[in-house]
Amino acid sequence: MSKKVVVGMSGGVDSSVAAYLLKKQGYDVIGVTMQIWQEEEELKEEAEGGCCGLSAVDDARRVARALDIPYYVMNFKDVFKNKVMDYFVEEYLQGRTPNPCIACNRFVKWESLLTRSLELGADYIATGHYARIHQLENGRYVIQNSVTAAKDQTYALYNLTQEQLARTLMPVGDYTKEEIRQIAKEAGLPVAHKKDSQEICFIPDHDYAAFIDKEAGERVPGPGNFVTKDGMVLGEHKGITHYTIGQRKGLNLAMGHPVFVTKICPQTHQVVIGENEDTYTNTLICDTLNFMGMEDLKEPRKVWAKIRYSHKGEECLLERIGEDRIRCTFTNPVRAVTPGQAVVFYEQDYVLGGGTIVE
RNA sequence: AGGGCUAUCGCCAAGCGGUAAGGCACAGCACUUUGACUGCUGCAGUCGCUGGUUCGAAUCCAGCUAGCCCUG
Repeated sequence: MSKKVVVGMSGGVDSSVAAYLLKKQGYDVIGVTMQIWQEEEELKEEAEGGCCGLSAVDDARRVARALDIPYYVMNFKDVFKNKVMDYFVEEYLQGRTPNPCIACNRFVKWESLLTRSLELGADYIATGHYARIHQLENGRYVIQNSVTAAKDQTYALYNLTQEQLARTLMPVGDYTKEEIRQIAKEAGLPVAHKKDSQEICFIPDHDYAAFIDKEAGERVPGPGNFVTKDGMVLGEHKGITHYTIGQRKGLNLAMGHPVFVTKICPQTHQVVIGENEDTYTNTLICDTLNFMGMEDLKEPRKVWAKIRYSHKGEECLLERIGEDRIRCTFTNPVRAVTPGQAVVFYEQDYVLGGGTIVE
């Protein structure tokens, strides 16, 4: 009997091709679309605009039909609300800058979908990510760069567990984006030209500050002062949830030259402003660690690290400084180390592990 | 209300008789499975006001107004 795999289908090209490839490889494929934040009605609304646009569910269903595989819509709204949306809001209230995609991957796309899929009798889940899963000689499973570095999505996947990785397939990681589109076209999948998704999915208008206001209401910190590192007041700001480290735009500060946010102080509601040079540092500390390629960090170790999605990466030395705490010392200064963001460690082209930046 | 100085885009600021630089801010677009950064594009029909001189004025002259400084 062939292995059963549940493919998370967004209706886009990548996950559609993933399903197609697995089916071709002989798997018993089931298509699933995760309902995460939209209402049923909204899910039905056009996703591409215009009267004849197709929704994610319609697209995914069409593909499933074309591939002749079973298809279901699963409701993950509760877990998405708890683990992604609430987390997102709480982090901002604390003056940090969260990365919701990482939380979504770990807790929704993997934890929840995998659990539900195993209950259905599946052996694996699969997604359309541009990354590969590889088992090292030491037995550890790692996320490895897609063959196309241009579309690398490993950073957002650093937080997956060994158990999750052992039961995950990422067939799209063996191809480039162009090849995937080509395959979709040749296979006659009805989604070959959809635009890539982007932005925070549950805040379609990009106004994340307004979203936080709506969700947190009274708890949102009010206006405070922009200050220099010496404490000189430069003006008033709209509240710390509107800013992040390294930010330039939206400060409304005409200093004659560009200035940037260098620090956010939740206690005093102050947002510290400085020069571009002031945004660079050599060290950071992270916690909430997840180990992937390495089982643990006993000795200091030199690795490659990324401090944000699409960061080119920088060489750094890892040192354990606590039970769940690592200090990274970079060979060259990195710009805008931001609490709340993830730092991901690499060796060669695979993920060793990572953590959440605390300072 | 004696004298002096200054008034150019939201902020700073070029301009010195020939038909409004630039920086910052701001906006839009691009980039992007997060927030940012970055890049590109746009952004004064007008130079405090009213007159005058001139072929031609933000640039010269007069008056007015406002702000700053000094002296009272």
